[in-house]
Formats: sequence, structure tokens, C-alpha cells
Amino acid sequence: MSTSTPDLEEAAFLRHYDPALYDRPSFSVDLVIFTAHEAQLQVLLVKRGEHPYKGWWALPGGFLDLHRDSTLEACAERKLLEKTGVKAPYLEQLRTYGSRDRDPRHWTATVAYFALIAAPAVHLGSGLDTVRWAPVCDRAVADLLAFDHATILADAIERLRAKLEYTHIAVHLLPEEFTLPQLQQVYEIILQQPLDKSSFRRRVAEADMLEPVARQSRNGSGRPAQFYRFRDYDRRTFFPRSISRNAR
Amino acid sequence: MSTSTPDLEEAAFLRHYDPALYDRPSFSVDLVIFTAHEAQLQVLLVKRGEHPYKGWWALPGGFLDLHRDSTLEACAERKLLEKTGVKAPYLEQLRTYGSRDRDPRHWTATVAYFALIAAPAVHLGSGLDTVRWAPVCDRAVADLLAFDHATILADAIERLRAKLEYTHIAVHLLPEEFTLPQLQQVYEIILQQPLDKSSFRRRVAEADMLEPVARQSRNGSGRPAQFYRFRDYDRRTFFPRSISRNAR
DNA sequence: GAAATAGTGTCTATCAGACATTATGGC
DNA sequence: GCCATAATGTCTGATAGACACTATTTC
Repeated sequence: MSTSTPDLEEAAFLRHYDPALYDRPSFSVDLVIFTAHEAQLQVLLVKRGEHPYKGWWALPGGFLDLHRDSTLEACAERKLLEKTGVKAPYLEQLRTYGSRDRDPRHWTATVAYFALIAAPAVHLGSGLDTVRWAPVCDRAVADLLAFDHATILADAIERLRAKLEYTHIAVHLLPEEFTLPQLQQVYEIILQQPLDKSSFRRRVAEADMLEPVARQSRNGSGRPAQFYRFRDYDRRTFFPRSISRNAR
Repeated sequence: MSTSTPDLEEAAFLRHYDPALYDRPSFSVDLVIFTAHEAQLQVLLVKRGEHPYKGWWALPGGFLDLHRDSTLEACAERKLLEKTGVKAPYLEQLRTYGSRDRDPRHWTATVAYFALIAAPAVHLGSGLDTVRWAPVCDRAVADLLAFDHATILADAIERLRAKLEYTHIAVHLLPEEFTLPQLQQVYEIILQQPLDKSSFRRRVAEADMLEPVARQSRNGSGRPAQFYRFRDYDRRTFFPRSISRNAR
């Protein structure tokens, strides 16, 4: 590997480089934080206290801290921790939204991440009237979202649904130990359609991603369910086929 | 819309994130421009004329022009037009890469797009030694890519391969009229494995996305192939199943 | 035992892959 | 006719969906 010019020249260039030469858009990071709770897929929203969109609900987020955040993902993790107290979530970049019009003040860009966390792991901040979980299907909520956050939320739901088909990510919406009926219910909540129990279990078994734990459910009537835990939170498990294409 | 008075904590939080208090990262748009040419998937590279990474090859891109570009996508389209003369490509946002380290100068973020264009449609700019097509499998090229562009390129290839499985996007790598053997060859080039002809044609036929045109190939020996054109460049066509999972 | 829920077994229509066969051009 | 390539036909193993069935708990 050869650079055609000596390092001294490069060093001199770097000393005289002026980053203010170019206009930069306002740049932020926003989070779509999902959880499954009370048979609904929910998203975390914060109420805006300042203009623009004062009093509207919005996705949590904010500006980079160039000193604290060494990467975009680190920034997203920091904001998630601040909002929910969750340290090691499932976190994935969704996409970046940038235009002159999405904020009335000026040209802005925001990189959106979506996170999946288990409801019991969350400790919301003090102000219950400024932070809340909202069911994603609630149109009344979506209509009150600031900026283009309704679009971002819709894109996140679409991505989540698509990924359910070929990955295991739904397990991140549940506590570490869970039953197969619970997992199936999460799938059904997100896909909004009932799934065949036998097919679902066959699919999960073939993916070989869960291991049973010595514990059974005690939730009233009926046969207790076996608890499982996700075998490897690092390894990527892929389902070979769609799960809902022709589901009834 | 009710704008309840934000509590003090919220107000402090928002003051903390006043954009004027923080530097914005340097923000650019980079393009991964693919074409299929000479039985290889190729990517457009430009040679950097300035530091840093002077003399290295890089993905084409640059800074937003807040006055001309009303959206991120418009910026990407403008840069593609400037580099290749192509006006209406297949263009899709890949993801955004941002960190303190990816550029030696300062904290930078770049939103990467990938484009698919037909090789004959391209008119490269004047300097042949500063703009070139490079086969994506050429490790010698990848090792000379500036910044984290090798990572971006790898991610783009991964996305392209994944999308081949369930969309029609490969048609955008070919001219408007093409034969099924040509289309199959594009798939085989990108997936790097032979596909069964019968299965491939059945799949394309069932997707119902091509219409025959009154033209046949005249390329020497063998039976001439029927030409087709993509039925609807706007409609999204999805394949119901994987095409290469168990291909031989 | 009844009710309720968890979990398993089995049948079948569908379909991707494999590969044989036919079709159509140039020479 | 021979070769090369395009295009079609057919068989089969795999499997997703459907649903009947068994298992285990509470009451």
C-alpha cells in the first residue's frame, strides 16, 4: 500500500483544514423503542416541551455529543440508557431521514435506530406525563407525532415485521426466560394475525436457538408451559422460510 | 392539541440538548454505484486528489449543498448524475456510518446510498485515471479504498444479494430490453453460484413482471432468445420465495 | 371429571430443485 | 446433419399449513 505523497504534507493539510467551509445540516439521533406489553406492541414517546411542536409527542432522541459519543451507535445506546435504564438492548439502525422541510427551522437530518427491550427491564423517568408507552396501532397517537416521526415509526414497524420472518429478534422483546406460547403471542401481536401452533413450534425447534430451563409457568389454569432461554444472544439465527405468508 | 407546561426536568433536558451548544459532525453522502459488465459486478470508484487518503480510491460522494439539495435522496441523485450522467437510476439508502475515527480530521457521518445502473447508460467523466469501474471481488481494489469505504462496499454487496432473493432489482442492472438468459446471468454473477434455468424462469414467470417485446437476440450460435422489458418500473415486485437457498 | 392450556402426530397440497426433452437458430 | 443455446415438461423430496390428538395442570 503506497501513498503518493509524504506524511509531512498530509499533516500540514490536516492542520489547515477548516471544517467550517461547508454547510452542515442539523444532525440528530432518534430512537424507536419497542416493547411488547399487555398484548400490544408499544413504542416509547416523549412529550416535547419546546417549540417547534411544543406539546406534541415525539420519538426520544437528540443531538450527538461529539465528545462523549464515539460512534452513532454509542450515541443511540446512551440515549436509550438515559430514557429507560436498559444497558444492552437489541439496537439496529433503521435509516436516516434528511430534508429541508422536515423541521420548520432548517435543514435537518436524523438517523433513526430501533430498539427492542423487555417491558420489565424498563425504568421510566419520573415524569409520567412527559414519557409514556403508546400502542403502535393507536392512530390518535400517530397523528400527534412531531416532525416526520409518524413516518419513522411506520418504517420501524415495517422493518420489525419483515425481520420477524427470517430472524429471531422477537426474543429481545421478552425477558431472558420465556415460554413458547409467550413467544408465539409476541409474533402474533406484531404480525397481527394468528399463527398455527404446530408450525410455529416446528419452526422454532428447527432453528435450534432455544434451550429449556428448569422452570415451569404457574399462571393459573391449564398445563404449565416449559420455560426456555435464548441460546446465544450473539449468534445470528435465521429462519429458512417465511412464517406468516400463508398463515390463516 | 394540548400543550401542557413542561416540568423543570424536561426543560433542563431540552436545554441540555440545544444544538447551538454542540458541534455538528461533518456530514456527507456517498454512493455505491453498481453495474454488471463483462460477467462481473462492478462498482464505480474515484481517485482522491486531496488529503486525507490522497491518491487512494474512494466511493464517489461529497457534502450536501443545503441550497440545491432539498432532501438526502436529491443529493444522492445529483451526485450520481454528475458522475455518470444517469438520471433515473435505482437508488436506495444503504445506511449511515458515523464515528469519531472514520476520518482522521474529525467526527464525520456519511449516509451511503447504492445505485444500480445499466453499463451502456453511463458516460464517465473525462479523467479515466480518476474515475473507474472496479470488479467488486477484487481484493486489491478493496484494500486501497479510503476511509471505511471497504466496509460500506461490503455492506452494499450484502444488501444487494439479500434483495435479489425477494425483489426484482436486478433488472435495473440491465438495459431496458434484455433476455432471460441475460437476467439469469446477472443473478449468477451477484450470487456467485449457478442457478437452475427451469426454476429461474418459473420464478420470473410467476412474478409476472416482464412483458415480451418483438425482438430476438442475434448473438451468433444457438437459438435466439426472446427479449423482455420490465413491466412496471414503479410497482414493487416481490418474489414469494428464496431463489438461491438450495441452489446447486 | 371438566375446563383450560401446553405440546405432539399426521396428512396433504404445494413447490423448488433436478434433469430430461424439445425448439430454433447458425454453420 | 451437427452444434449451440433457448425454452419447456416432468418427476420427486421437502415442507408449511391444517387440524386432530394427547398431556398436564387447576378447580
